[in-house]
Amino acid sequence: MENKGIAEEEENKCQVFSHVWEVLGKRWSLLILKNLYEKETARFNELKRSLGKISSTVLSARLLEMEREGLISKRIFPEVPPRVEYRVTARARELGIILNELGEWAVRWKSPKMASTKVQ
Amino acid sequence: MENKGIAEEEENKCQVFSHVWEVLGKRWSLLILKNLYEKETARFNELKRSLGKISSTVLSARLLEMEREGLISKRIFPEVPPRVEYRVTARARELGIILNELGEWAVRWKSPKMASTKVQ
DNA sequence: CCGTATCCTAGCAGATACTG
DNA sequence: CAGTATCTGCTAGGATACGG
Repeated sequence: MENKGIAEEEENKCQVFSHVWEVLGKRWSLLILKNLYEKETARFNELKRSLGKISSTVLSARLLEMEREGLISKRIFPEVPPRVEYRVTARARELGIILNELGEWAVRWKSPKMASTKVQ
Repeated sequence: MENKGIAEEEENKCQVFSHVWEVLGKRWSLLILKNLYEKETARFNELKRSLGKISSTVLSARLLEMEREGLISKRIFPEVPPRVEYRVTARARELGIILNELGEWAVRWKSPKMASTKVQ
């Protein structure tokens, strides 16, 4: 492991992070993860049903993106009719802990909703 | 404080969280926060310059959204030419700690980038 | 300097239809 | 069942111009 400058490492952290963020920030991503956290393992249409009104197209896209980010793993059973099982990875489970902290932070402050603008 | 069911509280946490998330997930939001964390206080065009190629329109919108979320506070000095200073609130500083954890999580795993699909 | 008002465009969500 | 292919509408974001 080379000796990187701290600034460079900070820069790197930011880049890598915003990369994942772009996926997580998209519509449905978090809801999909939430479902998988709870269910431990789920199939495509099962997921689709429990998500309400998401389309196959979008669900498929989100799953692929998150798989590429190493958040979801996929297991194909070569049967007829086809069976595919999705689950969260260890990486995603670690993320879940932090997301939970985020959730607690969010309610702890409960959006003040008042303007904080001050005129001097 | 009433006695809420845990499920209800969980539901609430999720709602409040996704609310903030909608703001944070938008383009530029995190970068703006990052700049303010470092600078402690910044003016509009100063911010605009250091962000690269953001437009006034968008910067203005992001700042307003985050102000409404209680993440940013604004101070107007009634001078000519006008001076306005932005800074992060205590709420945002707490958030910063968690975001930092997120950053560390992101590099710790460094997107594997390989397909995790397994055929059984 | 600090923004708002307009207009324009790309990209994404969603609907529908169809395959292995 | 588990997806792709294709099309459409919408809206976030960017460029530009202007006003307090």
